[in-house]
Amino acid sequence: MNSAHLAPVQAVDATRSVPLSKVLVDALEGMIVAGEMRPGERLNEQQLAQRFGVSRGPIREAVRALEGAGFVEAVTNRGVFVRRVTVAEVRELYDVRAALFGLAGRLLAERASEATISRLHDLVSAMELAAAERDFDAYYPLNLVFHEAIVDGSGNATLAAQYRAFVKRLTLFRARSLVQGGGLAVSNREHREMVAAIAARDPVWAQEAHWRHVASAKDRLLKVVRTETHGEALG
Amino acid sequence: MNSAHLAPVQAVDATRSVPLSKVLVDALEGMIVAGEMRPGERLNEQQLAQRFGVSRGPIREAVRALEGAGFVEAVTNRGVFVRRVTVAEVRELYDVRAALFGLAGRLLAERASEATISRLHDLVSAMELAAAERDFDAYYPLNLVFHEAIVDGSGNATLAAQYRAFVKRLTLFRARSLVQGGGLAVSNREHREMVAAIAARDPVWAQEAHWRHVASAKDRLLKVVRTETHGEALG
DNA sequence: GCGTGCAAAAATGTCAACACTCCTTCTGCC
DNA sequence: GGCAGAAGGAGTGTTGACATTTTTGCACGC
Repeated sequence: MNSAHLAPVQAVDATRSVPLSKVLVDALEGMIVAGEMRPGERLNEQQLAQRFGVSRGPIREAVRALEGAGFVEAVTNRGVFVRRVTVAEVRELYDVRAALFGLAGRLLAERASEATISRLHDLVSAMELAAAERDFDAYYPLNLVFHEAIVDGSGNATLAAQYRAFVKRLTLFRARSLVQGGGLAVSNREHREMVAAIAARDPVWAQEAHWRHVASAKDRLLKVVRTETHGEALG
Repeated sequence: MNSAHLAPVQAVDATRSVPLSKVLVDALEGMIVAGEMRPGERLNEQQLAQRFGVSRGPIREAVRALEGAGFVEAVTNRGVFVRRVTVAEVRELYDVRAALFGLAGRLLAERASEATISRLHDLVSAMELAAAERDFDAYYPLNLVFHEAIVDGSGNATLAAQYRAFVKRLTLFRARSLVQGGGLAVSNREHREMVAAIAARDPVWAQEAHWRHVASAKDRLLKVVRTETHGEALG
């Protein structure tokens, strides 16, 4: 990485009872997701160790965890690099995400409580209001909460964890800013249908609606990317 | 772990160019999947280091990777333990696996080559023959190859990797031996339908057929487990 | 006999140093 | 002037040792 965009030696909290490697996983993941370290950039163990005020051991352990999560790629004797996510991989990630989100919708339709359904209703209404007023700053966090409520409400912790992992991996795609803000009206129509399917206790309809919601987000993103880059791979 | 079922100091291949931590990930994962280390058992770093003839550093790195993959669980200052997979988690894993496999079927129906379809046909025929003769030793590897061909043929490497990870995680469930060998005739009827849906180029049908195949395997396993254990959690 | 508390042993968390590999750069030769 | 090869530096791979925490075993007291 460039030492240019690095704060001047900010030691990580030395609070014991939580190992440094765990703290470092969050710290490094945060740096990557926030774009502080860009795709293709190398993670210099010595620099990172000095920056966080630790030795290389915990850094290496944290990096192994990040490797398994798909955030970085290790090359023997060369170092670890922030993964480059190509357009092809974005398509793959969205497809898997669609399948997972579809499952969440299906499970939710089978076992959602009335309170959950009413909460989802409220969130969609709030989002519609924000969208009508073009208030993106209000819309975005609501959208996030809405999706979190769905995967958490599915009652399948494994699914929720996997879904979150894939969403995070998608943030590695540098063109991610292109998609947000687009198609708010379309999104909300889809949100309405999703909640309707859940409220109707129709698992198949719910799965299909949730699946399509992600698929249409994929289509919107790919369409923008294609017109801007003519299909070439970018990281 | 008990030193009882450990071979007397078997050093890991010292071939460089591939880091010890990578080799150890495979070695440890193999030990866990093979049941050499049982759920709940602790992975003693010093013992493992001595056993493989390496220091604790690479062992710890490998363990971090296994933790992310869901094979072990680390407790601060206490050690890492082979994960216990409860019946509830098995249900979760199967549901996610069903979603992933359904996606594989859908993608395959959209883009499978004629050669792939004909290969799947042949595999199903071979499995039917093996099932008719009650030849489990022949059936099992064919079944494995069949499922591998489907996830690989989907053209989605991310999906294939995730699917394999979930299958491996399911092997942590100690009652796994209960399911195999059961319902061969049912399985083959499902296999036939899956291939038929792919050959018909019907993504929705294929997805549904592939989904149901996993769901029915889940039901068979849970039914056996429930009658044997009356629903209590087991690792 | 049983529970409490202390001490020793074991195991994990972390660090600093060494070994080897890869890349850069400089030098010498054609 | 350009290219091949060697020397140097930078960085990863690995190790052994130290510090702290947890566990275990035992003695003591109730």
